[in-house]
Parts: sequence; C-alpha cells; structure tokens
Amino acid sequence: MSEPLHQRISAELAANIRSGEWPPGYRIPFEHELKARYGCARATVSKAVEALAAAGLVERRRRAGTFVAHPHVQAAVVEIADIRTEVEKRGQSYGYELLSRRPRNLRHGGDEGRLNAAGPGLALVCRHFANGRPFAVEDRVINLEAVPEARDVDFSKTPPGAWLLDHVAWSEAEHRIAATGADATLAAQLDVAPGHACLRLIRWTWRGGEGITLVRQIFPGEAYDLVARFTPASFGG
Amino acid sequence: MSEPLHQRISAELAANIRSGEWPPGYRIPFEHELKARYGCARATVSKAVEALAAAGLVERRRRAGTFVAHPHVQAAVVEIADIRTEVEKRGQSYGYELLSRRPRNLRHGGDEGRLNAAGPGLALVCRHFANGRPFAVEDRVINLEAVPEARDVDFSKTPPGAWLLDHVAWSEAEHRIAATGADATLAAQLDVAPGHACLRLIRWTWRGGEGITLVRQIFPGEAYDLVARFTPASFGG
DNA sequence: TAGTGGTCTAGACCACAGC
DNA sequence: CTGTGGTCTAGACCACTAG
Repeated sequence: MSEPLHQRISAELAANIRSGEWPPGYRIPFEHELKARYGCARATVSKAVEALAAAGLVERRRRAGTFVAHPHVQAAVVEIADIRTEVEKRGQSYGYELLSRRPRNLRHGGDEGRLNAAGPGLALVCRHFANGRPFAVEDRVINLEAVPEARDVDFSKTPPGAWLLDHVAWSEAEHRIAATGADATLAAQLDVAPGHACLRLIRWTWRGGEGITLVRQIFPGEAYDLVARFTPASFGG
Repeated sequence: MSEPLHQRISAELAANIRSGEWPPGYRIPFEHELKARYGCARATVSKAVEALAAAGLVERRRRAGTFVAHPHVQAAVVEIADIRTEVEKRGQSYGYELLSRRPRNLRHGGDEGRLNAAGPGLALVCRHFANGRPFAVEDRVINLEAVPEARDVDFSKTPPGAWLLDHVAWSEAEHRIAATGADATLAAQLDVAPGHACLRLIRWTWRGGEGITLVRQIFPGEAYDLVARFTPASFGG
C-alpha cells in the first residue's frame, strides 16, 4: 500500500461519479458509513471527501449529507507558460529580437491604468520567433517602482517575460483574450496580410496589489491555439 | 472567533508571502514552530500549510521544510459559463435562434474524432444574440449514444448548451481558443465584414472517457473578451 | 541519522440545517 | 430536536531526505 488511504478513497468515490453511476444530485454515503466501510477514522474519509469538494465534484451540506455536484459552469485551468517554453514545447526553435526599449512614465487611463501604478516605467517592444518565422509581437511596460532592477537590464538578449519570472514574485494576474485584425504595422511585424485575424492576449501582473507589468502579446491566428483543459479531479485517472 | 483557526493561519502566512516579506525560496517556520506560536495541534497548522501548498503558494519538502514557491508558470482559472449567462452577466438581453437540426453519424477524423465516439449523432447550428445583435454562431454535435434523450428534444427554443448542462453530467472538457477570419457564410450570420477577425472557441466534453458533445462557437472579435483571472490563494484577500 | 512533513487514530465539541 | 459536516486535539508511526 504505497498510496495513502484518503487518496484511494477519493479515487474510488470519484470513479463512481465520473462513470455516471452516481449522477448529479446523488447523495454519497455519509462519512460514518464510509468510515465503517474502509475501517478507518472519520478524519480520513473526511479528508478524502474534502478533496472532492475542493475539486468541485461534490457539495457538502450540514445535516443533509454530501451530494454529487451539478456542474453548471465550465471551469478550466489554463497554464500560460512564457513564450520560449511554449515554442519549444511545440518542438520548434525559439528566436528573440528586441525592437524598442525606452523609459516612460506609466499612464493613468486605459489598460495601463488597471495596473494601479503611476511613476517611472520601462516600455519594451519585442518579437518572438518560431523556426525563424514571427510567432508573436509583444508590447510591455514594467513598473520600475516595483522592479527597480529592471532599469539596469539590457533586454536585447533576454526576453523580458523570462527575466521577470526569474527575478520577481507575482501574486495575481489577469488575462484578457480577444481576436483582432492586424493593422499595417503589426502585419509587417508578423509577416501576415493587413487585416489578418490575430489572437491578442493582455496580461496584468500584480504583487500584493502593486502592479508589476502589463503585456500585450499578439499571435497570428492560425499559428496559435490556447489550450485549456478541465479535469475536475486528478484522482486515479 | 467565527473564522476557523486553520483558515486564519493560512491567511496570515499568505499575507507574508503576498506582501513580498517572505520572498520565493524563503523557508517558512516549521510546523512545530507554528504549532507553538498558535498554541494548537500540529494537524491544524498542517491543514493550513497544506492549503497554501494546494494553491501553489508554497512547496513542502520532507526533512527540509516548507518554502515559498517560485512561480514560473502563469496558471489561470477560466470560467466559461453558457452563453445565455455570459450575455446576461453583461447586462444585455439574450436571444436564441436554431438554424439547423439534423441527425448525422459522428465522423472519425478531425476535431470530431477527438471525441472518441462513433455512431449516431445530432448536428445543430444556432445563433445567440445580445441586445438583438448576433453574439455568437454555434456549431455542435451531440453523441446520441451517450445522450439518447437528446434525440427527442426540439432545440428550437432551448439552446443545446443549456439543455445539456441541465441534463447531462460531464467530467472532462478541453477548450481550444484561436483567432480566425470570417468566411462569407459566417460573416453574414454574424453581421460583420468578410475576413473580420473572430474568436473561435472549440470545446470537447466527455463523461468518463465517452464523448458527449463537441461545440465550435465563433464570436465577433471586438464583442467578446475571454477573461481569465489568477488568484493563487483566496486567503483573506 | 536525525528531523522534517505525511498520514492516521480515536476520540471530542460545535454550528447549523433539516426533519 | 437530531444528526450531519466542520473543526480540533494529543498523541502515534512512517517515509523520506538533507546533512
């Protein structure tokens, strides 16, 4: 028995749910019943059921029992690695080019205003390549009050995203994903026709409420798929 | 004290991490130290620290201790509600129209092949409206072997997505998000110019490995933002 | 090998929602 | 009211690993 007991219990309960044998709304056995069935302490089955509740598979109600949840919202965990990792995951060679680097005060309105930071910033524009072809254009500002070390970094070789991930802790992020047509400048940078459909990803990153960085990344539509998987429980399968 | 102790401990530890006071790599106090500090059982502090580990805020290593995690992957939880909910959340009125409904055997290749289902299916095309304007075009197949009840449902009033959520349990889903230009048909259906940049969302849904439904939803680019928030911990803030 | 986290027990009391 | 889940205790033994 290498697997912990509470994990085995979770897996068995989850299997009953995922197979459809226990449909939404079904009341799963009470904790004292599970305790008797597995011959263990209630804390152990409670931990097992708690994991299912955290995963959204069941809903626990005092005095009533624990019920198989009725899924009504599609929730997905999206992992957005930095672009180098993303490109290499596709088995392509990664390239990087800095197009522009200049200090600039952070703006108050618009997307930048959401950062909740005002003061000196560093504005960067760069391109990422996959197998020598443009993969993404990136437009970023870094809040120098939050990350003063960035002022002395030459980003001509190191992509700012990778550098930030290595040097700065972040605690919150928000993404917005939309489609947009390429204007003339962008079309030239991405080597596509003007008006070409592109995927635009905007990401704000904060640490303890203080804005760290805002980045807009634009990908040629056909080159990039954002993949989001939902596995409500990682129990035994 | 209405808040459970383990929750208070989690919140206090998380605050130290999110403020940057405990940077990535910092070793947080040992469990026996926290136990002494809070005057409680070790199981209680262990539960608190476990929640932080589950949220990805810390990493626990036997014999070494528990360390503030070094975030390196942007992970976000995306909640994709059904379109009616999405529209109404924006404070707009929702409308629905069925364009086509016909039985069809599921295909083996392409996107449909991923469903891992072969046999009778139901193909549906419909439009969603927000404030009377086209909001999305939806192209869906339902696996009738998994959901035989769908054969008898008239989807002229009820959007299939909402019906499925109410009648079928699902256990796994995968999304792909990309940008695409509108072809002539789509442009007419969405009331945009041909070539207009649109957001395409493909979702596969399974239950216990059996494909339930595949849906492709296309939104006019400027009308739709997919929002993804990351809050690594919901402790006290 | 010593000390950490990981797991588990056999109790206990409580809040609260259903009956 | 009754019985459920929610929380907590004061122990215990184990697995693993860093020193």
